[in-house]
Amino acid sequence: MYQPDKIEPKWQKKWAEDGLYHADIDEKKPKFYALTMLPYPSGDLHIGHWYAMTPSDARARFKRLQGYNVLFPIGFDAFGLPAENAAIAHNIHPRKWTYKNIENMRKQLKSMGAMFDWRREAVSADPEYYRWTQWFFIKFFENNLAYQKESPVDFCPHCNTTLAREQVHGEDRHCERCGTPVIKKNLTQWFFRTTNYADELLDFSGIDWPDQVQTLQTNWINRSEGASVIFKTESGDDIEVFTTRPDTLWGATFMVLAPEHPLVGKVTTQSQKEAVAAYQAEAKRMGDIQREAADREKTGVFTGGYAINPVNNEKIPIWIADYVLMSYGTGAIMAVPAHDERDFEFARKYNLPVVVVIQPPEEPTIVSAEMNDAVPAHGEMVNSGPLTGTRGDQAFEKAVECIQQLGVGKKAVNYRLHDWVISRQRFWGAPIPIIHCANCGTVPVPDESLPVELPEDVEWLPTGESPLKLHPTWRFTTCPQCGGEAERETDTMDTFMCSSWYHLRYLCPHYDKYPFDPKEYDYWMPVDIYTGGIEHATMHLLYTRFFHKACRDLGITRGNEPMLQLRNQGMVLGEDNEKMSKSRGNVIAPDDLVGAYGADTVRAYLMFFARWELGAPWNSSNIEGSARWLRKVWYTFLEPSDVETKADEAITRDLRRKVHQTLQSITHDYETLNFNTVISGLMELLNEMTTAKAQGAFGTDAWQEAESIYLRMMAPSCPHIAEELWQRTGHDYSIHNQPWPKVDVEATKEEEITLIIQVNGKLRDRLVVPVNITEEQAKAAALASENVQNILEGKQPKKVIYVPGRLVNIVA
RNA sequence: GGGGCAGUGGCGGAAUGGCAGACGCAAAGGACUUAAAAUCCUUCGGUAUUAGUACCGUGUGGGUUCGACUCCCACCUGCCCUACCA
Repeated sequence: MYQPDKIEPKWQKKWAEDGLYHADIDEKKPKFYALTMLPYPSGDLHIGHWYAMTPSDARARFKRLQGYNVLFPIGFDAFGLPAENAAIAHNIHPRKWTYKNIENMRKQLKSMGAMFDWRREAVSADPEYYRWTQWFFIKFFENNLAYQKESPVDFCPHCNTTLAREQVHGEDRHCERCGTPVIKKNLTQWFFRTTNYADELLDFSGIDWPDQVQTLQTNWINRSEGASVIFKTESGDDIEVFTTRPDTLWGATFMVLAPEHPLVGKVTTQSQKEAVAAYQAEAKRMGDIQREAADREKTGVFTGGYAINPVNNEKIPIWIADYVLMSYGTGAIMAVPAHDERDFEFARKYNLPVVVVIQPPEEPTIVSAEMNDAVPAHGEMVNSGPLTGTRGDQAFEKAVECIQQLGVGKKAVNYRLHDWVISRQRFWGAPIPIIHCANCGTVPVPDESLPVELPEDVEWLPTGESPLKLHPTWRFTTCPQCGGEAERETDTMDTFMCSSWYHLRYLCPHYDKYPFDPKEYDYWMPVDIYTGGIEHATMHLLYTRFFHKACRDLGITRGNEPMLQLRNQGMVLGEDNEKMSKSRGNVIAPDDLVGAYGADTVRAYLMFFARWELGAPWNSSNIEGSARWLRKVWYTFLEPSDVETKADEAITRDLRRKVHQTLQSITHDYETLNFNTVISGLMELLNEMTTAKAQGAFGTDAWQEAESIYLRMMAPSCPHIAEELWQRTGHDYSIHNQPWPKVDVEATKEEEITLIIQVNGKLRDRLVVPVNITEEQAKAAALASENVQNILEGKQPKKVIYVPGRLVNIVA
């Protein structure tokens, strides 16, 4: 009887004792670095982890059987907020909470039976790990890739921390963790110069990443080409704007500043002060709630100030409006109401002038007073001084030339991508290794003093401030340069910093001379396949690419990309077709499933029940099918047949054909990560084998071959039962060290084929014919078919199409 | 508003432009059993038909093609992402 609860722990123990999955440098073998996104140690492994990891494990195991030296490591992204929230709630040190969770999750991870090389486990909260996170920070700092700047940042008043832009969600701009609406706060923050690499990050050549991820990253970076133009104001200040349409400059009839723009105070006249201040206050309040909803009616207030349009010297009013965002471009725009919908809507509402500067030739002249929409985008330039008469496709360049000659602007590229804010006002993260000295300024902690360790004796005060700020001895130190009194930086690093390089730490988690052993790097990098959820497209996956490129330029890493191939799995939803969550009560616990069915069944079901990249809702009764399959494999292979063995040639030939055909398709399906058809292919082959067994094939050479190939095809997906059956059918330990079987192409060939006979594309007959039938014979046979004759009614066919080995289509 | 993904039986899903519904679940009937579990066999898209079989059928409407679930265009629905990006 198949008893997974007996065999699974047994083999897991044996594999661990033998170090079966230890991956060491072996120059004789081609390497394969298979990486799955490292989990956050929340305390409990959920079905989503299984869905991400076990098919990835199957793929890695498949590569191993194919003869690759496969590295498939695991670790924990162990810094972060939940630990700190637990600390505050239960008065327990985040380290204790985190490491207790890790211990539990290790046990759960081991129950998967995955081929993780546990010697290489890396935990980002270990001092021996974050010592190097700090080292990277210093390298970036020393090479002008890290800098400090006062900046308005999104701040969650509940979590009391700064959030990266992508951690702010939804229309109401709430914190991704606790849902509290975020506020803007001016703080001195540490930044990385990700925008230095914006253009390079748009280049995906040489990597095989899903189009969807490429699109998400491209949109996130949002490169736009245009011009920056300086507008002089009556108050004497210059206002810089970015525009993608410098050709419409002559149609700029007013300017709009974001309410937070630093020059608002300067340009506002005495009489407008009150109205402007009121609007700013309202924007600040709204901004946190619903200001950015695009379909809101536009609002704004005149500042009383005027600017000069630099190309035609027209005096144009300066307004403030919340549809202009401080976070994009320069926080100021030139408004061209005739040709921009947003500006048009605003101009009509506040009776601002609309000047048409684009007119398609051969169309009625556009009269601004009669316009209902901002149109058109392209045509011939009118009312545009020296540009008047210019064709639309030349206007951009000519306008840029013009503003350059006037010295009021130049061509410019703008990105939505911002520099990465990496500082967090929290305790449970890698401390930023900087010392602030009154004499020497910001001084990096010397290498020999790393890591800057987090203190153990900490306490959380209700103010929500980081305990590092309040710690009596940790914060105050001496300057490494002048020896004078100095203070440590109390901010810690964004955890995305830790996860930007963990694939390097896996190479040698205990190496103490460098973040990684160069020998290991040379052998294993780059990552050959990276698997994980798509939700990291604009965060982790962008950061890790930036990190790698920055390190490349510092001579630390090589090559342009860290991960050659990326594949994303879908999501397992609850049985109610909703996202799994504790509050909905639709959570499926993998531990329970393993207890009821065994890991192999859970693995098989997760691979079988949906296309991996799409995911699907969980179904409790469908898993019975996978359980039944494994039971059936068990007794089909082990229980002797009650039919006498007879090596009938037709039977063994059919069996071998099916075996090698299946091997062919399953090899392809593993390669392309079509796990569902891997399992269905195995089920189908088992059905064939059952038939063959009933016909007396059990015990024949062909049967032995089928068995041996079957188990090896099954081994990546269901490693325990495959190992057990491999042993019980008399093979040597371990199946996971066997070579992937070779397809016998001769055996896959059919002797007879079913020829499809169509008339006008409709199926009319099926003819079983020899595989080597000639075109003439096939056509003749088709025309001779009774069904065909009945339809043709004696008429001559217009045309007969023959697809060798497949069909004949008669066009009547 | 923009972008992406998806739409095939009661359900999850198969199908290099060439037999639609593989494989599995559920359901129904039967075998085995004192009974249950497990296992095995049969049926299982719709309509018509005693039957062979015929017709219809992959969200909707067009197109390309000898032939379309598959390619192209438009639309509808659902989900996800994004959102005044100057």
